[in-house]
Amino acid sequence: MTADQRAWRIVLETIERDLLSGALKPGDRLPGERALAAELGVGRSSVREALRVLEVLGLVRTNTGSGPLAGAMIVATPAGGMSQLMRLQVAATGFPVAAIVRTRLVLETAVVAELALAAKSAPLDEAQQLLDAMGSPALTPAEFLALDAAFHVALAEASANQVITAMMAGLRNSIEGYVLAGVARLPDWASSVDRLRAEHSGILAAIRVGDADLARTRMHDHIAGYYAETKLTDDHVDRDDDDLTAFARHPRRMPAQKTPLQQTPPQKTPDQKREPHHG
Amino acid sequence: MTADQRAWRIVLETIERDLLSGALKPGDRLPGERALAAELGVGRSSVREALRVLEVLGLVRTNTGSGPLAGAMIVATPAGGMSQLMRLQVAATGFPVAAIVRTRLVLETAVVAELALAAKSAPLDEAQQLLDAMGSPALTPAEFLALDAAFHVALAEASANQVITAMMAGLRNSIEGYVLAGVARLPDWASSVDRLRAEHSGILAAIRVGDADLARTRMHDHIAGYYAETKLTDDHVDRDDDDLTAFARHPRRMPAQKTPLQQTPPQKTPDQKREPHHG
DNA sequence: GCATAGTATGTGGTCAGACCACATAGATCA
DNA sequence: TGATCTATGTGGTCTGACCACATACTATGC
Repeated sequence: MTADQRAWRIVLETIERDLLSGALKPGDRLPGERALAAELGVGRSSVREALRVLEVLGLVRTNTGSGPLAGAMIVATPAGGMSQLMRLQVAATGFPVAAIVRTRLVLETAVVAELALAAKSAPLDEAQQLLDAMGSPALTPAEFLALDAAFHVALAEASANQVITAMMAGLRNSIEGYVLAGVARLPDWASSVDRLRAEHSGILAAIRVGDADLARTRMHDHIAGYYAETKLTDDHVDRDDDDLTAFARHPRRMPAQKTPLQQTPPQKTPDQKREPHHG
Repeated sequence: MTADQRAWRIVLETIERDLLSGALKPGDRLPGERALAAELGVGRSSVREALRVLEVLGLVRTNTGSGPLAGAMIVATPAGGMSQLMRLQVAATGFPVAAIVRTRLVLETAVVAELALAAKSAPLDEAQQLLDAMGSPALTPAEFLALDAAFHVALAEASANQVITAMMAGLRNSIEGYVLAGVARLPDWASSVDRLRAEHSGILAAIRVGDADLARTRMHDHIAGYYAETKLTDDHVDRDDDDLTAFARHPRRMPAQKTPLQQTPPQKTPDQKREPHHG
């Protein structure tokens, strides 16, 4: 199970081992790709494949150039990787949108309940600020929804659970496009904004008074309400998920906007490469 | 935001676009790496970096050789990617074990409560079979814990929520080593096995009679009990997570068992490459 | 004619070497 | 002293070349 005989796995597992042992920790910089390749006895391209995985998973940040900022540095930003993973799984219909929404309900109601039980110590400042910012009347739907998403993530952060925070960021991110598309199905955006803001206030209020059940109920209604109102979760949901609010089922989308990948490319016109920046 | 100027991103986003449009779906096969590279105007190595990411994320499965099984095929197996992500984040201390446990509590109590509310229709056969299998007296701790993990995942699967199922598989997988290490701290393994089995039975029974609150409570005690008993979550938990059961804090582990990656490799002995299978 | 062995083809997996763009550090020059 | 200019080293990318593997085709023997 160690090497799996694939070179890039060797690199990945070496780095994981060093992370577990403490020899590598956030803030540290990895050796250069060439040095790493020589050290592990693999090719540089294999090292790069492993680094690419680590980058997407939110474990490494790379910078070009030279100096203290250059190179690959260990970080621990799971939200990005979680978002990427969920977004692609949604795209591949591995994650139906309905399942995403149900999971949001589970996580977010738990978060607000927990915050309510620790009402005095929970740092709600950021959530409050975001709520205030949402009061601006000049916001476009996209801007408002971005603040909305940040508000929900801020609540998770207040609960000081990195796992749930990352999950919520990923969940929200994965269906961002669908949420935005749902705006078009709202009967009246302006009134919806007012309602959403009021619901957010109500959630914060319930947390502040320490009423866990009330916070839980309000968060549930808040999330379920929006998806019901926008009739979201109709696309990509052709599975047997017992439904949240009786989701409708619609046919799929139209084909691609650009020529999709041919499974058997007819010929081999190398096209004009997109401005190759090298010799 | 489209191309990000990095070649492998172009590949990733092209595939994601085709997934969203339906031009690509699970079961389909991607064009060959060389064809894909020519088609997108990037190098083959960039295509490979993108494919590597997709593979780790559980979106493609690659096979060498020729014929209908060869090449890269679209799949949708999020559990693998979730496990990889969480395992590495735990290793990098981005995910403290305590946060993992708290998240398990949230997800699993929600799952059993939901199952209890749909007691008649919930397919508990697999969970029951695993529970029966756990009765075998000849099981090693590792075997027993593997069945235990499968039992919990089976409950999530019964809830028909792919997202939670993947999350739970990832959570459990990420701390597998810690759970196993906890066995050594148990006063009496045999009696613990009996207790765990009894708790599992109790959870299933509560689900079957449709008592959501009871199922929730029993699951909570089951999970929290094991971690309290094994005094797990002591390592890698040096953050400010408000605790679940008053976790102790210990110093870190010892250094690496193998020579860790040097941040500045002193020289450049290319070592003997591990049996390079090429010219 | 038919079964078998041998070969051609195409796949992912890997490596090596070469550039580029970028960013710093040090040397050079006004 | 100050600004500029030149190594030097980084990740990012491309190209071309092999290998191991698995199939599909073809020639060969009966």
